[in-house]
Amino acid sequence: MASILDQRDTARIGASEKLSLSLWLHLMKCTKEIEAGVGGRLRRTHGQSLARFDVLSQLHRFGGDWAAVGEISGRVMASSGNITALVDRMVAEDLIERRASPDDRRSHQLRMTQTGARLFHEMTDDHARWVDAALDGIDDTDKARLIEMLVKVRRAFEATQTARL
Amino acid sequence: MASILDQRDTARIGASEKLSLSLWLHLMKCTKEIEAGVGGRLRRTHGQSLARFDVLSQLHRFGGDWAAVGEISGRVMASSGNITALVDRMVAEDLIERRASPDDRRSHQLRMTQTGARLFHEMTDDHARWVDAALDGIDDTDKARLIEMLVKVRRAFEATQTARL
DNA sequence: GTCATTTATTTAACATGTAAAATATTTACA
DNA sequence: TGTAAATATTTTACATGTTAAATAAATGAC
Repeated sequence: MASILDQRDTARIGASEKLSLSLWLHLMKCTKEIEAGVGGRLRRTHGQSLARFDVLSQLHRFGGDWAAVGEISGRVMASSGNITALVDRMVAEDLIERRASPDDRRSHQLRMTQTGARLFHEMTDDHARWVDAALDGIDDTDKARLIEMLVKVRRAFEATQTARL
Repeated sequence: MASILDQRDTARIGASEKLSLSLWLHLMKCTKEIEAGVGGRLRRTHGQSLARFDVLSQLHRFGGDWAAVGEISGRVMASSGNITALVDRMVAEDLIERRASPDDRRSHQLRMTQTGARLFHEMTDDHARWVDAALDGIDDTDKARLIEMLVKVRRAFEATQTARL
């Protein structure tokens, strides 16, 4: 999704739209490049995808307790649509375990296994290092300012989304 | 990939890594949310994915001429790995056409069909409008500043990547 | 208490992403 | 020329993302 539109394709649209489009393209390129870089290393080094790492991260927040599938899928990027398949594969690899919820018979719960926890801790350190290395060259002030603006963008976007409902 | 790590998971790592991690998470969340919003509308309205729109956009830059598969796959996010399958589906829907290159017998070439061009133009307008609407609430100064910083981040990242080779 | 609605998850069907190996052709060079 | 290396793309096999429909149980209104 690197470069959906280029300048000359935007001849018919207004200046505001051009600027927005440009911002969006830069956002995508930047994110996807870093994602590919970090994700690739995660895969090569630990044989896991970012999606799996994300699931483990969320489970980690529950500190060993069982967590409902919905609590995990809601916080993770992987659309809840196929969280089942992802979980299946992770269960097969003994990274997590699944059981029916004792409270709510509609619900299933997940928990990290020891193997999963061990792998997660290894990945966490590398992950943090790689991301930090990827952003080497940006000073802390700029990072903080960028974060601030990204939050603003996200809030603005969410406002336009809910406005339409 | 919404929220790989949260603050408390980062107890062991340094302040620099924390800030970098936070920036990366915000980058991802922001991008993925807008991507899902715009991509969803593109799919619902025109029945096409962002990947397909991207392919059409790149072909559009060749203005009706044939373009080598590699020239397109190199500019598009879709990993060249499966550009073949994507192209197959788009050919089947009569959005693009494919032929063997007359110059280089290893190479194949692509071109938009009339149907593809028509669809592309419809999508382009909507796409620009949606992105602009998504970023409504951010003023132009901030947009420009954000773009500048994203370019900086990308350059910094690319520098660390090539440095390792 | 029963029934329609909501909630939680799975299933199914398919599109797309990723990596590695396979194929074919061109290019460079000994 | 002949041959190794580089290039362009496809094939294969699988992981992941997306949507809609199906299933099951809990909830709330009556």
